[in-house]
Amino acid sequence: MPKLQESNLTETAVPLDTAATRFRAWQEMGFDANRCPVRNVLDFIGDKWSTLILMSLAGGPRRFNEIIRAVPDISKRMLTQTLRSLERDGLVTRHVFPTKPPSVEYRLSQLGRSVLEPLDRLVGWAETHFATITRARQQFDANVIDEATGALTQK
Amino acid sequence: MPKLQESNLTETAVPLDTAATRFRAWQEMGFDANRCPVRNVLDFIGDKWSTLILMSLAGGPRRFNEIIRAVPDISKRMLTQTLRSLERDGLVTRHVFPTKPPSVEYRLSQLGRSVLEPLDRLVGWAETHFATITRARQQFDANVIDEATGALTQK
DNA sequence: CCGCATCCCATGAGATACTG
DNA sequence: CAGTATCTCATGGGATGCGG
Repeated sequence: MPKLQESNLTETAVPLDTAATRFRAWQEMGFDANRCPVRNVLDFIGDKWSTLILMSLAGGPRRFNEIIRAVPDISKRMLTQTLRSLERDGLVTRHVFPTKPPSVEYRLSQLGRSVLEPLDRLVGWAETHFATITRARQQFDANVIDEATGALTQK
Repeated sequence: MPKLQESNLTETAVPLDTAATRFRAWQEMGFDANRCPVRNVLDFIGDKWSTLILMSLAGGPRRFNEIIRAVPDISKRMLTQTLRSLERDGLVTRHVFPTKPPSVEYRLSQLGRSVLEPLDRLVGWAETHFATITRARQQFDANVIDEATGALTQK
């Protein structure tokens, strides 16, 4: 296999190339899972709630039950858990006010605010291509069914 | 609660604000899960392998076993599954060559290439703040332990 | 009001063995 | 080579009830 050319890029494929370069860099580092940012840092996007919570906190500090009401269907258990993990990563800070009954406020840290920019781009991409992807899925599923029934009728 | 001001932004808080605005827009739509792009489209970031596969395909078309070798620890089962789901979403296309034995090539679609830009930004963020987050985690865990032992010794 | 503990189920994902 | 099939186990996450 010929070596990939790292320079000589005249196309508009820059993000494509930086992604590819990044990937190869990890490969050459032996892909140590402990050092792979994708695996170690991007977990919170994966889980069901973190992104929504971060976005709701983008509007300003929120109290526990405010977030409960803002984020649909989240349970207290999962909200607690997710907030803890965001706090652990330093994206969210927790402030307890000794009122009666006590109230707790969550807000984005500097780091948490900094992730909103790339995150929002991705969410923007998702919104932009939402319809396209939905159609792609429907078409794919229809084909799968067609092939299956086609195989059946051929029997 | 006073209405948030959507204009009148002199700070550098633009992404923060667009995220907040987007979030409120979803809220006002009743947060129909079927219409929430975060929940419906961003799943593939969540799963363990999609991001890595997309990044490896950023370097050009790859065959099944090439990806197996490129992505560490992925099993054939999970690679098949993940590729199917990426294909279903229209991010990846599959090309079968009737050689002997048959070979199959995967490549990014136009849509797949388009997601690489926002995705790469996020990955870049992850790389940039990897060390910070790692430290935040260690400190958080240390505090948790301190508090626990502190509580114990106080008894 | 905020959060923890427990129980329980659905899904994710590895290991292994088998096919066109 | 490029998958499928099956088994199995770990994790995610909902429901509920208690406690400060």
